[in-house]
Amino acid sequence: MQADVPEILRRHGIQPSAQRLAVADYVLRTEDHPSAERVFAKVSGTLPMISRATVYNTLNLFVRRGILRQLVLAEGNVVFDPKLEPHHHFVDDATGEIHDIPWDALDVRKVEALRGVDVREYQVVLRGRRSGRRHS
Amino acid sequence: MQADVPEILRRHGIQPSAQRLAVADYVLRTEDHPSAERVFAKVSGTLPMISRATVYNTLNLFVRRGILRQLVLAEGNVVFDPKLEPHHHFVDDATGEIHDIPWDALDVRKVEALRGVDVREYQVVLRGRRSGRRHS
DNA sequence: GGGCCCTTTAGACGCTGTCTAAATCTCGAC
DNA sequence: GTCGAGATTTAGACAGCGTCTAAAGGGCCC
Repeated sequence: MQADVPEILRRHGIQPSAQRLAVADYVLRTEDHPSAERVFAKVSGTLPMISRATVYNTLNLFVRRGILRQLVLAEGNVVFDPKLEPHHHFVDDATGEIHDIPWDALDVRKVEALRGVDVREYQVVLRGRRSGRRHS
Repeated sequence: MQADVPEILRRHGIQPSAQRLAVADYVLRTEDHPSAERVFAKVSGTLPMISRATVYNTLNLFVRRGILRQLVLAEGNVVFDPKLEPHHHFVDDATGEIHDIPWDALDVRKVEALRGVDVREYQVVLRGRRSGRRHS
């Protein structure tokens, strides 16, 4: 469960509005990695008059305020991820679907030893096919 | 140094043409990670009549034939990489520039242990700032 | 030269995302 | 409750990147 959505917005200095709540209700709860167009389509279902510009502005605002992350993993596919903790991503070659890989499922070493760079964040991006077995 | 470019194309079943050679000459030799538009701009310098469609078609052809890789690391920025060996990438937050990180500079473990996925390839994507010191 | 197929071209088109100017809403001050 | 300033939303125009299309061009074998 999560703190209620209006409270989350206020805590991040975002004035709640019907439109922002509708966007937040979808995008903060989904397990998917939706594109802006997908968010627009979904939110239009509950708030038919909302405009594309508002959805884009709202998503960008959420990213700036740090309640959403933006991922660019595949061509022409900017996608939003409400899961803020570090984790890795697996991209299904066949469908383009993005699946989360828990941080501890992989072990990345020597990042601190890199010279010449000051790493703010990193993740492993894996590509391939899903097999029958479940994620570890 | 590399085998001569017409030979590389033929070896990959690509009929050489003036346009394809001009694109290959630039994109297979560069150390950068150029976008299609950048390739178009560069090649237009030596072959002014070349059309955008040809550059895009040629780059896509090279990717399909496996002499180039396509990277999507940052928003609105599909980029091509002639370096085929596995390596990681560092994205400079300030400039958006992409720098290669040698495969052995990092150590990623437990990829084989992942359940439910059949990994074809993976890489670490790092983001941050460049610091004074050089890459290791 | 003639014919065939591959390649290239210019421009139209489509999609994603941003911008603009006007309309609407919110909320505190009165 | 009313007012007004500032924030928010809206529709549509616009911009950039990439693809598609139909026609033109080129290479090569007969």
